[in-house]
Amino acid sequence: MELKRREEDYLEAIYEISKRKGKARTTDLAEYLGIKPASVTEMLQKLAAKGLLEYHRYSGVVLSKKGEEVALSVRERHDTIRELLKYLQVPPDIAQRDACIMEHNLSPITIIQLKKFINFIKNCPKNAPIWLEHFKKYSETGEFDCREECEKI
Amino acid sequence: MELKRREEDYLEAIYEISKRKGKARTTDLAEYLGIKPASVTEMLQKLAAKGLLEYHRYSGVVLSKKGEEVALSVRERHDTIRELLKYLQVPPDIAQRDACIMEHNLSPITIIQLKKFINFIKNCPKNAPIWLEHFKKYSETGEFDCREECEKI
DNA sequence: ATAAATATTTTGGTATGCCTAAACTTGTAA
DNA sequence: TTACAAGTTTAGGCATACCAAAATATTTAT
Repeated sequence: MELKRREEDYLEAIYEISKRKGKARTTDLAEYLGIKPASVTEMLQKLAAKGLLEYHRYSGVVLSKKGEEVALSVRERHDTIRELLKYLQVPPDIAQRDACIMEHNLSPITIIQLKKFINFIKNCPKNAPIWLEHFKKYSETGEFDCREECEKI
Repeated sequence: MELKRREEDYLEAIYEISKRKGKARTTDLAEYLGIKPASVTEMLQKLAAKGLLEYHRYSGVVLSKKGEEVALSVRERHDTIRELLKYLQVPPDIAQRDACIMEHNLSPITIIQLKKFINFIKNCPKNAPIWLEHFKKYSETGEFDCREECEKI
């Protein structure tokens, strides 16, 4: 079953709220997603019909196994993107927001490449690669700080 | 006036088609966007009402100055993202597709950072930075190819 | 010039995802 | 324990963006 991006948003929100409160209630979700409770109820009923969560009127909701799997995979994509943006010196709050936008429809291949790039940075034998430092400086000042070293490499 | 992502898609499509044919016709757009002509007509009328293009029934459409400005700015964002993905070793066709998805809602700050990163790569004194070569190899083989050099830097 | 083919628009309908207002539950405090 | 406040759901509506089918306009071929 092919999930819509908004459905993924809800599942991710439910996951995050449940992590703290055990279950997610209509009002929590409405606040988290910046919409009205009535709209939340409607979507929860749809997601329940698809077997992605347990819904009983007037109680909160809890993700099903399937729903949780989806939520986790969305969150992983989200974190991947956010981490990339972090390395590209995007301020954390903006990286967070933009990761939300990108997390849904990117090709799995793109996500894999983003991950590889992150791992390349993190696991490089010299573990904070010098070129990343150089990029940070370039991003702030517009100046290349690596003239001599670059000649050598 | 705040434009919707779908409106931006149409303007971009019209721009691309006009570039080749002088103007964009309903059927061209329907094909380009993968939807039916009836839907195109509807949207063209909306965009005309917003002053983004010239619409006369049964002729094609041509972007207004304002419409062209929007199209160019969308295309620039698109190209920026596509270029980044290229450096991250995402295959060209997938980079193209995913740039279409991301081009709309990213924060201007994120776009600026992506551009800086691209310029950092392109304008580095040593103009194909060695670390990018190393990433390419890492992306293909999973192995770091830079052990000794990294020690030195 | 006119009929046939092609292109475009109009009309009426669908799904998504949101809203407000009203109705209904639930929990709590008097 | 009952009444009220807070939370939730239902009902009716709206905007977007699509579709199919029917109506209309344009182009092309004879």
